[in-house]
Amino acid sequence: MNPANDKNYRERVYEIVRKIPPGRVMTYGQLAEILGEGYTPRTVGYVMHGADTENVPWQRVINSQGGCSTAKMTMPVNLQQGILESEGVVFNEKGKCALVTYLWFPEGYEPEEDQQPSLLE
DNA sequence: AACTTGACGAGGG
DNA sequence: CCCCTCGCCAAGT
Repeated sequence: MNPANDKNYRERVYEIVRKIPPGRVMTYGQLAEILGEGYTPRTVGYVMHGADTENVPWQRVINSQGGCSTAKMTMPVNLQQGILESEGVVFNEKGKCALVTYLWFPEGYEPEEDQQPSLLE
């Protein structure tokens, strides 16, 4: 697909993000992998930056380390982390949450037993 | 058309 | 654990 003129390029990302349940998260890389060709973690981040905060639970997309990449932008208080915490996600003192606990996989993309994220806490 | 900039991520030191 | 490099690709200059 030709990303350049495809308005749905962004919509394809939001479509999945809207399905993430409260209190659960997905990573940029995870979304890129599911979307496939033309998408990379970086472009997914770019798309999320322009997300309609009213209709997309943008706060549920974090980086592969379990932290919020918006930390520097919302200084001194990280808005994203705050919202996630209000949804029940617990972050440690370094601003990381346990992906093993909160990572969410869309139907049909559940990980294999042996490749579960082995991260944090 | 060339160059730069990211809400990224894997790999190496 | 921290820091750096490099690949990635849409957008803006």
